[in-house]
Amino acid sequence: MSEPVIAPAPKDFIREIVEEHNRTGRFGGRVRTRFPPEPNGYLHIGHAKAIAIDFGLARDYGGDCNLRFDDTNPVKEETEFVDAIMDSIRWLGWDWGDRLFFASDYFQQLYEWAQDLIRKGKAYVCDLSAEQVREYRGTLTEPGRNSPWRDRSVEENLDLFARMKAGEYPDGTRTLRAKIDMAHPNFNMRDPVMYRILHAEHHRTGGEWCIYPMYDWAHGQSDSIEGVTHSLCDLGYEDHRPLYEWFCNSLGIYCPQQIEFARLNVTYMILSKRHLRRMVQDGIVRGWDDPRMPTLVGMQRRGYTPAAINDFLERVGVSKANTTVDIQLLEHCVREDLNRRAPRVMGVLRPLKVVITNWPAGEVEWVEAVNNPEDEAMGTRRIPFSGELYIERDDYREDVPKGWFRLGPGREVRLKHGYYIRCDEAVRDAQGEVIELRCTYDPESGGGTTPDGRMVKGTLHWVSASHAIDAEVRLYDLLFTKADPNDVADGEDFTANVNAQSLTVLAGCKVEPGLAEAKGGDRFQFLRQGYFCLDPDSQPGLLVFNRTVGLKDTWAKLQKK
RNA sequence: UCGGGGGUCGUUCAACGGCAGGACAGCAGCCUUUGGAGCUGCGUAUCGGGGUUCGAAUCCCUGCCCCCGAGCCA
Repeated sequence: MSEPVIAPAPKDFIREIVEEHNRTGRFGGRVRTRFPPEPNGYLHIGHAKAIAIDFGLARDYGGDCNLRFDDTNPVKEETEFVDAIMDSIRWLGWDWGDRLFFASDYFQQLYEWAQDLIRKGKAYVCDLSAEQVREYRGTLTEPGRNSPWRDRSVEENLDLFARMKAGEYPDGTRTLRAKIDMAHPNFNMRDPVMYRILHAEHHRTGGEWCIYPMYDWAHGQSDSIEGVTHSLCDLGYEDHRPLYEWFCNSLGIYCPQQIEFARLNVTYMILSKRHLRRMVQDGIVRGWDDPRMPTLVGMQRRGYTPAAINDFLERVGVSKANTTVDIQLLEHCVREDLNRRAPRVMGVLRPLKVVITNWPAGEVEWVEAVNNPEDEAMGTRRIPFSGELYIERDDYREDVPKGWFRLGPGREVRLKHGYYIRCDEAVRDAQGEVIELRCTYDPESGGGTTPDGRMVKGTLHWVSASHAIDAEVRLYDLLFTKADPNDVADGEDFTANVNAQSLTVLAGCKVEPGLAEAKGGDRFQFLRQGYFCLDPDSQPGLLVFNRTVGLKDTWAKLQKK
């Protein structure tokens, strides 16, 4: 697979099963998986887990993984989503080669197979309304009743089914159903609907069809056609496995092995396409790629890397237990990755001017600064030091509490990569607000120390006033819900539980001149403040602050509430 | 109530009849030319009750708890 290189995943229960199959020769040692998204939204980190499992398994066992869009419900699906999904999978580092498929490619085959089932007396056209079907289905404890249309002749069924396809009937008036067992304890086996009538434009087949296959009637057969060996899906499909197998076996076609695993849940994170779509539709966020969104495109804009996400997924592991992972694990992975690879730069969010009174007038010294103290290979950069600088407003206090090592009246600090400065005087405006600090520097403190071995405990970041570029910094908090994401209900209550408003724009920030040459999407670590990402879609100088990753204790505080 | 699936530190994943371990979180300390980093240290977790066994998280019986399932969604 393409970079980043992802190490083989540790053994999990799925791999045990695959190895057992390899030992017994069930699939002749072959492994073929598939990732089958419905193109009705953007991918989020929950999908990334399925992707890592599907593609990772194939890679580690010398097989391959197909990308197949499960596009059997035209009213929800769009080409925009198809493209976005492919982009996100590639971004994560996976490659499906030339094995791109669509369930809609199989509509004709599925139709013919349905006719086979009718001829075998295993499917029938049912005239019951949706409501009636529900009534006939029975309940958890009571068996269902047979549809009055269950025993039509093969000829009549074939004829009616052909007319359904021909568009002779309105939506919802008839269905094709599998004839299984209305008393089966598993609802999926109580004569499930195979086709519904839907006069709708499909994003790929247009108006060619007016009957569309249901998930159960399409999925297993699609897997079978593609020669999939292991069809991995989430726990929600456990009850569907008997039907999956019933269809393949009734058709007499090759039957893959369906294996279910637990989907990913993360504390505070909304991982439901239905809810995320609503966030977008209602304008609560700016789009699927809003940095607050838990979508992969959103995380990409936040500055999360594929490597960090894949690392997270690997640490989460795979099991059948229904669990919720602490969001702090994700953020640890992102922080660890970014700390290693993000170049450091300096910038001040709320500038306070510093004038160095003994600095030679008009002189500029270009000092050398390491880009990443943990990785020499990242090199150095030259940054301008001059007689007028900006420091962080928070780095100066009149009342210096115990343990305060930063600037205060008469205090001396080190400027990162620069010199020691001592604060001589604070200039105030009419309101008494400090607007400027007048300081003196020690010319002998260039290397960060002085010949007399004087110790300063504080080190501040800064930028040269005349060289700094203006930046707008946007502070985003990850979209989160205070409620258990699984309890988030539909309706008004939902948005009330979401912190979607947490976008803060800080104008007038000053950053190092070198940032102007950076490309959108580049990640930086601002000293002390955390991680920033140049917004790929905006003008240079616009920075997205990855607040939850930069501020480690955000979630910890939340948890204490 | 019927069917399916789960139950191991706070969280998550291991251990597959042989000393219950890792990661994250947390706590304590150290360190630092800012890194919310790093280093060091800290652990009474096998749902309960029986049974088999020299030995059980693991096998058997039994009870309890949790999740999913009654779309012409996927």
